[in-house]
Amino acid sequence: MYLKIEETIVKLITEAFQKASDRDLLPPVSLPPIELQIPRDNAHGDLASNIAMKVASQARRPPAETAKVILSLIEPELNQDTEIVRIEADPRKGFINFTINPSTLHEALRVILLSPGQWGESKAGEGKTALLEFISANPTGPLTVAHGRQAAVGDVLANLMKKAGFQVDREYYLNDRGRQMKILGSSVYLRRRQLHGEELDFPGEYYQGEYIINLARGIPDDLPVAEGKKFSELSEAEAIEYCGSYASTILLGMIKEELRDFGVKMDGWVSETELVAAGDVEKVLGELAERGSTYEKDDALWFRASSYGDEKDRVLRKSGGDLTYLSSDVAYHQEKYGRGYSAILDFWGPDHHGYIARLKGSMEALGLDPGILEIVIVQLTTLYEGKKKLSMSTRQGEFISLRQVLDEVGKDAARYFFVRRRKESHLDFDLELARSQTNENPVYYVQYAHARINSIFKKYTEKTGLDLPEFGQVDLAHLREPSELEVIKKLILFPGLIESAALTRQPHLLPAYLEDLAAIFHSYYNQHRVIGEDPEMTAARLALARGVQAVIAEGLDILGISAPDSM
RNA sequence: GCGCCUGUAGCUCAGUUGGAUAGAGCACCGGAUUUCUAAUCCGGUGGUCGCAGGUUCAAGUCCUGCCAGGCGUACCA
Repeated sequence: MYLKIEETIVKLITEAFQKASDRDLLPPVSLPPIELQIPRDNAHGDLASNIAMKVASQARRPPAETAKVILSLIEPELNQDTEIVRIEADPRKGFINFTINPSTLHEALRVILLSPGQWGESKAGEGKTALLEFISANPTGPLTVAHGRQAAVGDVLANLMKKAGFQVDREYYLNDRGRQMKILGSSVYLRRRQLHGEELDFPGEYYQGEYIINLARGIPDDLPVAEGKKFSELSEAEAIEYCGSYASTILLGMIKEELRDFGVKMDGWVSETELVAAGDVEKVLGELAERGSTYEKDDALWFRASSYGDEKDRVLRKSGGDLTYLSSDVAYHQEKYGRGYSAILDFWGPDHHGYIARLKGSMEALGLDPGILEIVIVQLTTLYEGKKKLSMSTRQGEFISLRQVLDEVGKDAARYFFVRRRKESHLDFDLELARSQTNENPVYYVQYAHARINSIFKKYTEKTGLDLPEFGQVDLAHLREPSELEVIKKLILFPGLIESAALTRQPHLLPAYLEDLAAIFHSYYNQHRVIGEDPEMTAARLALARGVQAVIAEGLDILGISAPDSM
């Protein structure tokens, strides 16, 4: 809807410049692309153009003067039936300001009312596919708060991209082999022996958390393991391996349960073990070698990462023969490329940023377009309880898990707080605030607007004994109050906001928008009564409220948060 | 040392492709409910946009240098 108005304005301006030069009012100019902006101060109209400043030197006169000429050529064409009803020229800087016809706004609102829940959809990503890989935590312990934020950012971005027309898949990469898994097995094994009364040192590099002891408790001596053998009959090496796979299976189950409670649904799970077993890793190492991107040094196999923008070369196969994490990651990402996605997004913590160059470099070395692979770095979260900073030392094993946060504040508040700030910003997450049912809590502020509107509807049907009107058929022309038009203008911005949040990978724009919209509505609510004497006016205002409710519901749905009917 | 991120009100943070007088919430002060939910609203106090240059008609936004904080700089992931 906004786009159509913008086209109209661009056309009016372009024609005006043509006329101006035809009539010798201005010298001929070659117009740069005409950009429209929404003025911060609504005394400046609904849309503004800075074109007079852009062409100042070409037109050889001050911007304000050019603006005046353009104004005089456009103004006569405006009337109550055009999309634009008013145009002004700013005498100081030279902006040209346009005011939209209320009937244009009413028609936009009607579109929302006719297909609620779909207003935010756009075609920006039409025909494009995207794969978002996030969390991908080793199944060696509970998910952390850092994973929680990555999950929320990744999941919401996936929803946003879907709204913007992309076909989206979510995936979890399971790093279920290698060194970390060995350490997990050993940690559980050692704890188990300690439980059996042995006095043993527990090395610092082992997993320290309490959960390891609980896992160890779950393995009795007579537990039947492979081929009729009992656990107590295994050799030490077999026992450690068994402990590892036993623990990771349980931990993976916990992770899956946690994701479900957090409202994240993965479309795929890719196992590193299976990737290696299928020979994908050896195959990609062969390809890199063929392309001359690897070499042997000190008994290890190296990738020439420094030829692709990394600061140094990287090891693919250690001198002992073990593969590094990088090799399977290269294979995995090559496999992702093979699936033909237009965009491949990985969500990582800031501690992995040094890894970007080598991974993108490896794709380039394989002849793939590194531009398709986007690494999204999501900054860390510090938990607070009011003013008190909570300890999150992983080494001590006393970090706060995502599970604890979920139990404390619930899914809605947790997701909301995780995406509320720019992903580049370090996040301070105050549990006390997220838990509080007060006006300080922005989640409730937005949800309350939704519930409040529902309450108006309920009141209306109770009071009048009538059903709600057919919103798409209501005469909206009664909505003429500035605050009513303000609400509609905000609703109109929604699809563009979704599109921009999706394309710039900035999910935090959505909560900010919803808080704005809720504020505009709460203010309107306190200023005007929806249910009044005049049935037509009441119907129009109910329709306006319905429009707000539909957009808030759609926005909350994208955030993966409930839209309560009452609070 | 080098690389990435950050630096905006007392606190937590927004700030669109560079645009008009830098915004919000919290905190603090003062108000609003015989009527649709006060988890709301209205008003007020509060700023060298880290510092210094540069580009531009116009810089919180772009460029350069510096300062401060976080993270990284493994044959760990």
